[in-house]
Amino acid sequence: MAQRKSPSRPRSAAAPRPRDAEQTRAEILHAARVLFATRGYANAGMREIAAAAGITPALVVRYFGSKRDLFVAAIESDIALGPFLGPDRATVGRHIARHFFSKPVREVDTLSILLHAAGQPEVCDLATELLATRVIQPLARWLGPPRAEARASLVLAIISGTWLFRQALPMRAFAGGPDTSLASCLAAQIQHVVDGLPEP
Amino acid sequence: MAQRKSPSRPRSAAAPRPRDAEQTRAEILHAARVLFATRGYANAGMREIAAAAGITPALVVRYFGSKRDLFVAAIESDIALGPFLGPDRATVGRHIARHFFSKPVREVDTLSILLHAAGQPEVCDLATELLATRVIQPLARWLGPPRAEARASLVLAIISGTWLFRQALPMRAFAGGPDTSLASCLAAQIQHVVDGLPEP
DNA sequence: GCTAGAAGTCAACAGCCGTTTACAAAAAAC
DNA sequence: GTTTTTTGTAAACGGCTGTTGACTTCTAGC
Repeated sequence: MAQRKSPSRPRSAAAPRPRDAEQTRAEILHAARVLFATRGYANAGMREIAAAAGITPALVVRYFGSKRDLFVAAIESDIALGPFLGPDRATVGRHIARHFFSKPVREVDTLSILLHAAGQPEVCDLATELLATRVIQPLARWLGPPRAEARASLVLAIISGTWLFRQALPMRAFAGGPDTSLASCLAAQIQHVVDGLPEP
Repeated sequence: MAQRKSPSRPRSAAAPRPRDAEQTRAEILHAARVLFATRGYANAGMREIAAAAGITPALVVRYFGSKRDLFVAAIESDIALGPFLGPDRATVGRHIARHFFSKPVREVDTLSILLHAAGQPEVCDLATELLATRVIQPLARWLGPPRAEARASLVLAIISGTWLFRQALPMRAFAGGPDTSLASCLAAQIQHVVDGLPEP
């Protein structure tokens, strides 16, 4: 019953983590992305991230320097809006809406990490810059005139508002799947912006 | 030069706050609303709120019990969407958009307080409940069929997404006034939902 | 086998947080 | 004029945070 502690090698139960720096670094990064995306920057503690990666908080700072630098590393992967920016403009609204409402509520993606940085003074400037250059600009280029940037901003606002009530401030009305009335309304709404709004 | 400290009444400089419980309570509440709306629940500290009200953190606790109770008191005032829910459905989109982009970026209103509670585990359930009962439900009733609740939710999502990039994650594209291209796009967008979306 | 260095743990630091307790002063009641 | 109640301050508490330095333990090179 009592755990035997042999003097030479105490690897009786719970094998003592093979020492692989590269994999450990990857596990820290994965844990950080999960927690930053689900709990937000402020509410994801270093101890919690370290525990999720199966190591010690001190090791997290040895690998990444500081919590802010860890956040920078966590958002450095690309935001995948490539699949939506294809040639089929007529159905892109439906595709985005389906993608959005198909995935589980607590999905881990870079967009969630960025939006969850709202109001955190240490990192929200990083998030805004990344959203502007990696989301708004390509989207505006794909949408084209008239008023490309305004329409791209509005698409992002619609998606982010939906994200807000689905992930961060979870409301029952937004919790459903891709076949709900809300999802189809979102699809029509995005499509309307993509098609070009009527002139005022 | 040295401050005289007369034994009977030391009110030489900086008159020692007249003791008015009602006004002090109101000042605490005002400071709390300002800071909850601008910095969010987590980033607005009790010491900061107390300093803004010109008193001591201990007094805040004596008046409101705890930080969470102070938050509850801060969101208890009504959310003013009455002005928009009049009979003129044809221009409501423009009115909401104008109202939204006319006010300064760091406006103090209950909607900002509620949205800034996103991701704060202690208070986000309060915010979601209030948004559901005080915003979505009346809005859905005003919009009417078809798909009233979905359309109301979408209006809130659009407005909140815009708020997100104007207040909490401030992006340059959303910082302008009511005459920008983005504002007119937002107006058209909201109007489109109010008018009723095309069936899928 | 021995040793240098990498990989990881441990305990502590300083700083902030919300909250509490003990106490001072002003106003009100008697 | 004295006592009691209200209004406010001062200082500390325990707990949490990101971060640090000293210390082990494993592994690779000779």
